Amino acid sequence: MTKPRTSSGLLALCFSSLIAHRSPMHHPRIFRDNVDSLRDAMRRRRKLDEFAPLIDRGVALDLERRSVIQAVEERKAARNANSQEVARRKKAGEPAAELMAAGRQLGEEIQRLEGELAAAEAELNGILLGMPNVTLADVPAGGEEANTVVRSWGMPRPAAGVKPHWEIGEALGILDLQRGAKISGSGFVVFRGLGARLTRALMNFFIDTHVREHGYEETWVPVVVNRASMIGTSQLPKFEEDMYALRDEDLFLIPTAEVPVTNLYRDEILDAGSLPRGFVAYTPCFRREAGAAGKDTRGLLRVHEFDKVEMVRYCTPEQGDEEHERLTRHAEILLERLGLPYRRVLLAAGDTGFGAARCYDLECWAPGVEKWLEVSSCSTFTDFQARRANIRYRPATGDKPLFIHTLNGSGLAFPRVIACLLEHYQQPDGHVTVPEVLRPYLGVEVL
RNA sequence: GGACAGGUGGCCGAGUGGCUUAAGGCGCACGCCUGGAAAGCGUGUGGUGGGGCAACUCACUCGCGGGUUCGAAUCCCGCCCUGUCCGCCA
Repeated sequence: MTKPRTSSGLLALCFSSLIAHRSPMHHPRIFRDNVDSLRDAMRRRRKLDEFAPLIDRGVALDLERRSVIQAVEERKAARNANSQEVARRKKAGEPAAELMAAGRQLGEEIQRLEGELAAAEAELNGILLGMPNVTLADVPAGGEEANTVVRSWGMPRPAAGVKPHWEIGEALGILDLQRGAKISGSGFVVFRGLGARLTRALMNFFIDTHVREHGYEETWVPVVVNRASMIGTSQLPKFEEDMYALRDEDLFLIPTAEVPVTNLYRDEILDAGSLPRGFVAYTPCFRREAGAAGKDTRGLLRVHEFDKVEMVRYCTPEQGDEEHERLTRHAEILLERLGLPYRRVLLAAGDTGFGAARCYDLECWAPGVEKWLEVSSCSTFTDFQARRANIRYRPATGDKPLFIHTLNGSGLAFPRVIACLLEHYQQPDGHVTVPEVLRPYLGVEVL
């Protein structure tokens, strides 16, 4: 049996179980077998300075862990044999006092060694959980400046005479930023009238397209999730300050439907025949945007709560690359149907999200603010999330289970799409033409 | 939130301190039988980690985590989840 080895399969980030439950952890083999490729991966992300000491520490911890495991298991085997003998003697009416004392001694040693083991594994797990995924070979090394536009579609509308979406929206009475701020705070938006109906229209158009034409299973999932789910998709432990959390329980508001949907099959083993498969979900998304104070604060560009339709795909390692392309096309098609000019950007390693191995951003032209707005982010996580969430598949009956690959992409995020629609389809009189595909959903041709 | 009752291997289901290193059944895989199939018979049947790194072997795994004990699926404590009833409620 040949185990598929993608570049991230190498990154044996293997902590799934530490997340919430029982078994100590899987195998930090990365620190045994592929330290060099791990260092190289961090270098490509421009993160080597940060992670080099942790990698060194991980190597030492892995050695320590294994030696303690051997010591513990040796004593456990001895204890098991000892207990068997105690049982035998008692049954035979022979004295067993000294064996019971020996067993007590072994028990104390086991307890001490297990303490050491737990400490080493906790530190090791912490390091592994905090280490980003290894990007794939075709991802350019470097930071944002190395991002690459790989394709584009449509003619960006010239900016001349186009108002920004917040002016259009408020003038049409479909957007109420003032009252959003009043009832919740800045970064919260109220849509009214046709604006509210536009949100509903986008939700239906997006989901209908993915379900009817792209073969996704429609899901409707909780927007409040537990810690294990947040670790599974790698929002935690590293980005806790970006998340909205409930005060009285260890629960979080989701920053994306990726979290509940990807975690659907956490701790399960799937049939190979069920792969690839896709799930789509509409949810609101909640982001504190803690590190983004002051950036893009106007209008709909960056808000704390927004709506999004998300696509999630499961597949085998072999299917990963083609599934990434497929997923990205599913998002692009929506923009083409909406008639919004966009470009696909392959993010450089340093700009690629923590858990992603390759990420395409889809950016839509907004002539009113004269910016390319990120309306979708389509990523493959290779087996990174699957390891954390312990989602596996069995290639064939009798085979050992392997980790699946997970992918996800927005299809699409509403506020920036709405901004682009308002600006791109703006008419001289301030009204906005509704694209054909939305008319059946909206019931009007002009906003 | 309160009171009961439960959580055992892919599924059902025994099992209240040591020949259970989880009985039995179903399912599944392979084999026998058959012209072929069913039935029948036989064999096997998970996951994780450690060592060899192949055969094999050791440890862990009966919701999760602690505790008692030479020894825990079995006893004790805490937590989670499920079911039923009550309360509350969109």
